[in-house]
Amino acid sequence: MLIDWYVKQKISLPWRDLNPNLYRTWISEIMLQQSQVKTVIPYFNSWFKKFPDITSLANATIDEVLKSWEGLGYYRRAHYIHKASKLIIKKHNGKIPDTYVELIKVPGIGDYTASAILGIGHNLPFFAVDGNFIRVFSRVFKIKGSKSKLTKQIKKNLSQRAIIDFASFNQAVMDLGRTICRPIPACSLCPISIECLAHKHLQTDKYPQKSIKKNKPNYNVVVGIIYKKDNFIITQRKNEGLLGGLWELPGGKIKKGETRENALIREIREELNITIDIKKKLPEIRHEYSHFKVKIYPYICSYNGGKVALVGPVAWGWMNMNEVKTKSFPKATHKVFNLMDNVSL
DNA sequence: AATTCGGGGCA
DNA sequence: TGCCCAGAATT
Repeated sequence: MLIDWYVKQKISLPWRDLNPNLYRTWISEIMLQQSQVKTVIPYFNSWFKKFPDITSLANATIDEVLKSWEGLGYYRRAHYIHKASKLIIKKHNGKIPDTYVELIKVPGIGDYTASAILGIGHNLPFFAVDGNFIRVFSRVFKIKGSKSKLTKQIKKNLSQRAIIDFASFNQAVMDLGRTICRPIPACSLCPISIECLAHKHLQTDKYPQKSIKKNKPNYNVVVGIIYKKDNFIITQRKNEGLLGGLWELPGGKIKKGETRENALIREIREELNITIDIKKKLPEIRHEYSHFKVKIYPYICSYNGGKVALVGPVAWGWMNMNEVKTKSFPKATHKVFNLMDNVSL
């Protein structure tokens, strides 16, 4: 029933039907971590023009890898994928491991991705329990609990089933979760509604149990577009942490009781050890990250004096708007750049 | 077990 | 606007 439904409705996906190989499976699974299919498709397709195989990926610089990842988010994944490619070349002769024990050691590969590579890529008896699995089977089995508990329970319950084609089963559940067993489900279209306990008891809205979410703090940030002639200053973030390795405009949080202008002058002095003159205020930008929000106040400035000495950023440089496409920037910085089209000093 | 990691699709 | 996405690593 589920497999029949899957075969019938199965849609074409780039990692699904075009020369499937383990490199493609691996890249797709990393990109798809917390990113929707529709979002990933263009990134996946252009990825292989730059990095057609693991060797080309391992030989690339992290800046090139980040450029291909720009806009996809969770940039840690790009760092891991790059590290992993080097590890696979060195330790595994360029061949992606085919055991759970080895896969789980690869940077960026956790229980889900290891299971997906084995269960989908190798058609071995592994359940790739992702968000779709959790939603579908927390309803089918009518079970509650933490994500790790649900994962264990789902694997245990499913292990008693006679499944032949794990590759199809795993993808079938994901398709079902994505198209029918959505947060608000379309049970009338569901091929397995007859065996779904939550549906039977009219309680699909209670499963999976919603987690309590914290509200996001709001930060006020100033950034400077600091010109000297036609070029302005950009800085690079350290590889670890938020937006690791990306470039941005220098600036920082406004302190309590501080004016925006003073905050910007202070931040630029602290970060770059230079002095600036503030020339023009640009419209405020709002941006939302996974765990906080920011209001960004951009200012056109001019370089006044001082020799750059970095505290915080790991690199800096002068650039003009035409060179923006040569480096990777967070979405919020691109929003500021978009304001610049009609601005001249 | 909880937190930290982006950005966007979709109702 | 809120929810959630083919989660992993760290705390």
